[in-house]
Amino acid sequence: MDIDEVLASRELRMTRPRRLVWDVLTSHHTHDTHLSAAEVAEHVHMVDETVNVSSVYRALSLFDELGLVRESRLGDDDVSRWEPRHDDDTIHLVCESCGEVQHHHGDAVDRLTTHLAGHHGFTASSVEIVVKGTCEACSS
Amino acid sequence: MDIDEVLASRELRMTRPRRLVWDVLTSHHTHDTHLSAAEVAEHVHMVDETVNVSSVYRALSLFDELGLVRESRLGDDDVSRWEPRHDDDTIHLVCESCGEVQHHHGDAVDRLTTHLAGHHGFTASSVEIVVKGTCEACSS
DNA sequence: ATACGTGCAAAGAGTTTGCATGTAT
DNA sequence: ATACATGCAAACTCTTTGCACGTAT
Repeated sequence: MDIDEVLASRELRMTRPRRLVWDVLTSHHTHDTHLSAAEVAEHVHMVDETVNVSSVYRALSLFDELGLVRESRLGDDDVSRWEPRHDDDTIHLVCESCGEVQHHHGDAVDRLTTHLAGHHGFTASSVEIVVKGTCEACSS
Repeated sequence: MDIDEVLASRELRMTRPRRLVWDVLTSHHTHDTHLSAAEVAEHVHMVDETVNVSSVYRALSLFDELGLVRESRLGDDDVSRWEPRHDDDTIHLVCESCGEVQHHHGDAVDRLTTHLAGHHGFTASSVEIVVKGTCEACSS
């Protein structure tokens, strides 16, 4: 189900600001980066300067409610950063030296949620893991 | 080494705002809760109304630099919450039903950092894990 | 005595909102 | 046609900062 269908199924409208915000998030230029709302707006403005920042915020927040994007706080700034949501939740590895953010796919999340459910009666609905440190390239 | 010694060892001064902020964080009333700066200020004001909010922020931020406290973003608000730092980093389990925050001590963090170091050359300096879901009490 | 820390008020950043206008359905 | 969404500007929240005064050492 693509975004048009998701919106249509909820009787929400596909508008130019929403389309442009989605395009930015999923484009190969910005893919695998984690953009702040301001950065998304910047990219959107390359295509259409008339789109207002508040519409960018509203689109991101809508996409979040629809489960289409994931919001994370990485880095030392307290700025939300956004990425299209993938099927498997991943761990963010933030290199404090070069600033790069890697995705780590592993069984850590599954193991943790299983353990919490089994031993502590805690039913996890979301897990957010941010590891800060030094990436391989920066250590050598 | 208590807080007076930590401050003294860095030639920092123990002042009334700093003492009151620390007392709030470590008091048994507020212990195991995760207070926002505003809430810390509220508690401080019960004892001394003249302490300014900016001094609360400055104290929290100083304690953070000194490694005395841990800052986390829990909940849906984007507000920093503070707790005295324990020796072992713990996982935060946030119940979306009752709002309670539990600490989970386990080997998940160690296992993860070991795995990342061994298989991905990523040297972790800090790990932040927030699990949202439903606690045992709220599931039954 | 002298830095260091504070209170105060103002600024700053990021985000949200009220309202009239525009537009996707 | 008619809700829904937008642009705009203003408001809001949380946090930081400049400065003169206070105070722990």
